[in-house]
Amino acid sequence: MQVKIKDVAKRAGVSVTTVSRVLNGEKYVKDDLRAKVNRVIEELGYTPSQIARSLVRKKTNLIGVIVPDLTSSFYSTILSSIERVASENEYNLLVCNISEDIDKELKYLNVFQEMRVEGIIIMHEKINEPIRQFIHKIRIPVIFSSVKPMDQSFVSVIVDDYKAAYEATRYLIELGHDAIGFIGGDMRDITSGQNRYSGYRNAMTDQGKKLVYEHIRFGDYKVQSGYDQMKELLRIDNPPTAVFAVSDDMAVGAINCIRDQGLRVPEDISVMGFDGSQLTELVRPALTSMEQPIQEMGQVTMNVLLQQIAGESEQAGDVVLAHRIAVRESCRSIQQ
Amino acid sequence: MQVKIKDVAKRAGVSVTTVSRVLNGEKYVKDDLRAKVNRVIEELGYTPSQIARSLVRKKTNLIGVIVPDLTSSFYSTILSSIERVASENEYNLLVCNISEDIDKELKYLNVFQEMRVEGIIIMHEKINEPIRQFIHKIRIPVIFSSVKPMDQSFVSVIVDDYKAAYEATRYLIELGHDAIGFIGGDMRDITSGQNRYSGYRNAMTDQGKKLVYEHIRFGDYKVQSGYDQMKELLRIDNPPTAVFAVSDDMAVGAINCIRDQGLRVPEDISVMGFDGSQLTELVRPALTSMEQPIQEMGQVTMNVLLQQIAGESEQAGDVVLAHRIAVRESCRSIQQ
DNA sequence: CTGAAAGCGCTTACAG
DNA sequence: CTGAAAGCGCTTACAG
Repeated sequence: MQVKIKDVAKRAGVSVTTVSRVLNGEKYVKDDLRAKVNRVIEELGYTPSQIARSLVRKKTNLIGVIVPDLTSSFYSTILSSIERVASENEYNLLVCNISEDIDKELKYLNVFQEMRVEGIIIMHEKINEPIRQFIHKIRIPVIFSSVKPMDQSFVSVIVDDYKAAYEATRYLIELGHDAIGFIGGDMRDITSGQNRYSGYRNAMTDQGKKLVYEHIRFGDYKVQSGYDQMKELLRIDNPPTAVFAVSDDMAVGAINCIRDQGLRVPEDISVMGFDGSQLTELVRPALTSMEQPIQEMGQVTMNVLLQQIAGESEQAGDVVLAHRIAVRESCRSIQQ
Repeated sequence: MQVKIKDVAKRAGVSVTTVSRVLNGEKYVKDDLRAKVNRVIEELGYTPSQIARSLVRKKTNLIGVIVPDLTSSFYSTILSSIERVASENEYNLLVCNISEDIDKELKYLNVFQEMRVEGIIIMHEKINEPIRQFIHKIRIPVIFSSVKPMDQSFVSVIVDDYKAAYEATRYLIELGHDAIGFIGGDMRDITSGQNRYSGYRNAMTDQGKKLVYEHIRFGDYKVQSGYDQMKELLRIDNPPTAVFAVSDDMAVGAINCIRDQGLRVPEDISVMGFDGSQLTELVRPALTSMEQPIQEMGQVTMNVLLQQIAGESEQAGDVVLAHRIAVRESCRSIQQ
């Protein structure tokens, strides 16, 4: 049996109330009693139960986090920032990985509720109707990080994806490219699907560039799909001289495909990514990318959530963070 | 206020015992009562408190996991497997990231104990004396994954690092290389430091190869250190024709360095990695690597821990998993 | 400064 | 099949 507060009290010859007081560092405990209690705690190797404490205090210090893919460098970097801020504030993370499995998500949200987590972070925008309703019903603060789900009433910490994609495309145009291929994401995703696609389209047409049907393709953000989609782009008669992929992973896949076909990056084709993940500096040529402030994103997410938990600011709308182009080696200027 | 079991009982006109019974799917509840209780639960949106339940059942369904670096693809892949097995068994993960901060580790172990987790997984071998004692004292099953700490009494799920490094080196020798550089890890680490180094040394001397002082360097497993150490190797008069780095990250760093110096891989220098992380297939040339079964490692770790929790097998020694060489493009055979 | 008692929200013998 | 009561291990008014 675990030793409990009662055992400590008995051995120290005081009441459990007193033991509880020294445990919680309250004053109004005479020094000699405090010393004795501490000695007994040490002797018995007593550790208070957070479970019991949570029950009476109605405070668990738990945050539930739902990650779409733990093995992704993008999400695990955000998670790592979240963890840092959480631990600085004495919060612990209950981490769930839902790999595309939307049923698992609902199950986990239920678990989170049963565990009485104080807040929930979701890095996933594919929410279905039951999940949407669940989030509305639940009285625990929920915040989305790096994604923006369909329901406008949910709060997200994101970059302006439309603007970021617009600027990325314009950057390629300014480099002299006319035919710019696009490897998009899932069009059901607002953030990384629709908004980035619109940004690309509008940048093209605003600068008087032709949108070419064959130059526009969609993947699933992962390396392999970047590779596959690039293969299709290379198959057409006049392939683009530059390609903008809406994730660094897809951009790396595209680069690999181009090189496996005997072409060079950026000499033959320029490639631009999106995200600013660790990969950008690992690959050769190093990847030019429209970067999200990944670390900051995790940090801000956790801070906003903390405020919501404290009941301070009812965070009206989304928090929009700054994006920026990180120029590396994968895009080059074209002579007119 | 959260609705509680008492509210449900009152509204349904039954005792809390009965509500508890339908909640836990016990039989011996008349169908009409069960139906009524379920209806009220639905109406009131009642969710049972895991906290209260844990307190009385003395079972939290919580596993504590300590990860040295969440952003590392190696650890996050293991974590992802652990999560899958855990969730299949109704366990939830409390995840802590200790970035080199050994004090944070002790603090977290304490939190785990207070949270009454049922088991602890550690992916980190740099344990100091207080931590060592803590683990011995605590009456919660602890298991190490992918690492082997100094204390032989702790159980680990690992590969045979000595043998793996031996075979990796022998592979390069069989390819015809005489001068094989080595980029090792931290020599205070048994698994990835000492054992891999011994494997390299013995493979070299067993095959009659000369150990060259200048060919042996040590990094910290990360990309940048692979880059830096490779730079040193290239600085000497007769640089090695092949390099074995004890992590894929360092191998990638080495490749980048070699290429940034205007040399080619594998034409000028062959590079072999260790781990079998996702990176191996992302980079060009794709990285030949001594692979650990990363996914299986997480899975086995969780399964063994689950058995320990169930009190079934007292897992005597370590669990040693099979390694294998995955040949890709970064090593080539040398003409004698 | 200290302690007896109630209560947090459940489950589990025990009795019927 | 059902319910009253005790108890899980703490904290927190309340009284002294």
